Amino acid sequence: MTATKGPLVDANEHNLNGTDTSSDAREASATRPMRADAARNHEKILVAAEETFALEGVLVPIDAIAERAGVGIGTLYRHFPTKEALYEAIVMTRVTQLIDTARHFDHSADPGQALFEFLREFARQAAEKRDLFEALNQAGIDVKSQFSDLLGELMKAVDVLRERAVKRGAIKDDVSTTDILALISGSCNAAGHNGFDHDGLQRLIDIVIAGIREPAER
Amino acid sequence: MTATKGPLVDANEHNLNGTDTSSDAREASATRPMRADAARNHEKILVAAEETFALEGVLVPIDAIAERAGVGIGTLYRHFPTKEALYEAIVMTRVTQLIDTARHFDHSADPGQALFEFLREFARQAAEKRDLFEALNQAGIDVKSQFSDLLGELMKAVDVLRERAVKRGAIKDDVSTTDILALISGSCNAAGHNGFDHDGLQRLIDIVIAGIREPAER
Amino acid sequence: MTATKGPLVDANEHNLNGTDTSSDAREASATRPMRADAARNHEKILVAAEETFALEGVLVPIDAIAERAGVGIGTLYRHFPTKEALYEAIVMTRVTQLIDTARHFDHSADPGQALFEFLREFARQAAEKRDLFEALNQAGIDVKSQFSDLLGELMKAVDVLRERAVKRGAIKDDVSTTDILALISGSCNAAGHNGFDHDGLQRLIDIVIAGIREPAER
Amino acid sequence: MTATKGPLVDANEHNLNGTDTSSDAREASATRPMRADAARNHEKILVAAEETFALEGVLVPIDAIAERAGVGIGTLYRHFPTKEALYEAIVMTRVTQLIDTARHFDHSADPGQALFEFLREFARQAAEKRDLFEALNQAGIDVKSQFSDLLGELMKAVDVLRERAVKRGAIKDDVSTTDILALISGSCNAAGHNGFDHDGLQRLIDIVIAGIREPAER
DNA sequence: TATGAATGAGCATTCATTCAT
DNA sequence: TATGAATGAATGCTCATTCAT
Repeated sequence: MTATKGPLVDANEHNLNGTDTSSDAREASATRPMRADAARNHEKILVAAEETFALEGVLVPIDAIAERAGVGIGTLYRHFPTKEALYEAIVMTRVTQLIDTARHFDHSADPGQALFEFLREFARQAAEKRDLFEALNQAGIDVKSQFSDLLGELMKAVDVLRERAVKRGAIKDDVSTTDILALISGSCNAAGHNGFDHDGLQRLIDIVIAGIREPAER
Repeated sequence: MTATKGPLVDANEHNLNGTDTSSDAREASATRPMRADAARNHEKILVAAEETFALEGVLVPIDAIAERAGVGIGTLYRHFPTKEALYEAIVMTRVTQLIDTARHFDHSADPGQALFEFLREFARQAAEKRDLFEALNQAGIDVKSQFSDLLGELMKAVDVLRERAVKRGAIKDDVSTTDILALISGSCNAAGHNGFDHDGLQRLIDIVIAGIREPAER
Repeated sequence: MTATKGPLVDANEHNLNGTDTSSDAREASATRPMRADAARNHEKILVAAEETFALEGVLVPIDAIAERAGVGIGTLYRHFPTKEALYEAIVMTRVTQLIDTARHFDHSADPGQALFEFLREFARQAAEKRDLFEALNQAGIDVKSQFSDLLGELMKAVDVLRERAVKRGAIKDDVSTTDILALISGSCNAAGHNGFDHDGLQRLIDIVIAGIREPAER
Repeated sequence: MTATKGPLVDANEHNLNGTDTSSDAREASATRPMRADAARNHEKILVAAEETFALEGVLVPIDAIAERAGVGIGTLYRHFPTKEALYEAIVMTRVTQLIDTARHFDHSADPGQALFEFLREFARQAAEKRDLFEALNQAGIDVKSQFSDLLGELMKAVDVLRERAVKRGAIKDDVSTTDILALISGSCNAAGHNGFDHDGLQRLIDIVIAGIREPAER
């Protein structure tokens, strides 16, 4: 992974299926490798979409994305058959990263800290792309399909962290993973809307963490 | 509690400026008295808009609101010069109710409980009209203008509750009102998107409350 | 039927349902009578669509029709929810007229002449709007739905004529109504494409008539 | 009968100008000899276009043809500068076959039967490729240019048959070749649109034949 | 030369807002 | 004043054609 390693995603990793994102799987794909310029455009589009969605919301006309990417609309549509598809691609990338992050904390020595660190990292990532997570929560575009699979996976990954933390008595046992994720993403959202900076958001997260902590543990 | 009573909004409360909204204030207004039927339409529109926005989201075509209200589009536009204006009117009504609610707890004996009860009530109201608060958080429609004044007022009212709670040592002193409101509204939002029922939302709120509590106080 | 009696259709008769097209049913309709200007536009659109489709084919952009009608696109869409709907409306009007024509010959004294005259009249009508019938035959737009009902009715009406003609020995008994209609509409089509004038088309029709005549009867 | 044999078209016949299409003419052409693989592609495209047009109609995106042909779009465009050109090429092939067929009947002993058999064969060929002839009749694509020369040639070839039939008193003398072709192609068209099978179409053709026959001759 | 990626004009349709009745 | 018809800019998307690889 050299040349294509861009800000967010690289072209070949587009159809992530949640499994095996290992670095060299790419070459073995049945589809041919994608021409260099096409790959470049693919990424330009992804980057532009990310920025544009984040800046203007999901409702932004797709032309704006094409323009920002410096490609024609046709090109954009060649890479993503639908506005929704483009949107999904971005969100899925984001969620995939989150899953990776969660798994990264799996074997940490201190389960409590592992969970808390993960939540902070979650917020950090979401903050960078804040309005995207906002959009994620909206019905304007139907983000169900394959996406929910990925979301399920995220849930599972986080649940592992949560269970370990519960076992160690680090957090209350009556707080579900869904609750946690709802609070964190809600916080990210709110932070985004209210112009919170990074520290502000982390303050929110800390409150949430304090809220789920096992009182005894303090 | 006056805030939760009544159909949804009543016409009187529409052009609230934070002061007296007694029933006959309308007649005394500097602006023309507004004929009885006009007043009736005004209210019908408000009610319909509320329901429709809540049901269908902000993106719903304005015609749908007119239809639900049983008035022509022209009439709707006579009362609200803009879709945005109508939307603002509704949100402002809602916020006004919230301000009332906050003030209602002002003189409660137990400042800690007062704040917590207020937050729960906040969530309750927001849950009922969840999609509205969701929309509130969006950039799709610009809800700034006059609205921010009202929001400032809400902030002040809540801040009163917070300060009293801090003074009594009920909550941490490093949590700002903005933080609190962000967390609560973020929770409401998240709850709305994830299909949480009333109890689910209250569980979230309880976590937030636990998070802002002064540890010693438990 | 005074003011609205235009070239082709009048506004109120739009949603023909194949039954009772009697002249005064209109006033009794549940829907209100349609404002004068709206009715005028409705007809202008219908006329323009007719001309435009005939001139340019079904593929013509709908804007062209709106422009020719002298109305905004929005207006066109207010009257017909879909390009297809507009197209159907026109064709259905045409077919309805044909059905009327067929029924008109029902009780004619000479069944053979009745059928033949009807076929000539069919061709005459189709020739006036020739390219429409061409379009009618195309798959570009799906003209199935309610339309086929009407087509079935036309079939029935023509079949009455055909059966009477067969009984009198005026035409061969092994020629179906479908065959006849196919030949006539095929002729109209071909005439249209090849720049045949009215007489040219009638020459074609006469050949077809000769072809279905009972040899003995000559 | 050479016209109906072979896959569909063969590359040789493409740039027919009404003369010698013997197999090695290609090499002798004034234009560059065309490399073997290029010739192969040329034919693949023609075959694919024929099938695709017949299957999907003229509106089919040109990419579909390239795909079916197993070549890139660029290649397709190298061989045919325009969608229209490709379409014309196919129709011309078809018409050329028809001309061959007509000439084949030139010296038949019974001129009446010769004409009738030709018409039946015409219908047979058109039925096989029905959507093509349908398309032929449309204004969507302008099939005039060089094409009309070929059509003129067809006219002449059929006129020979007609004149001989007239001389023998087999058909009426007031029926023009244009009339005949219009009726036949109109019938093919109508048959195509109405789901007639081969027999159904032949029934139509027989009616037309009966219509142009000299009454006495029966 | 073959390929298929890039392009962008063009199309059907929606919806906030204005205006004639 | 109430009505709803008229308006047209804006949007997502397609597809013939061009051009870099």
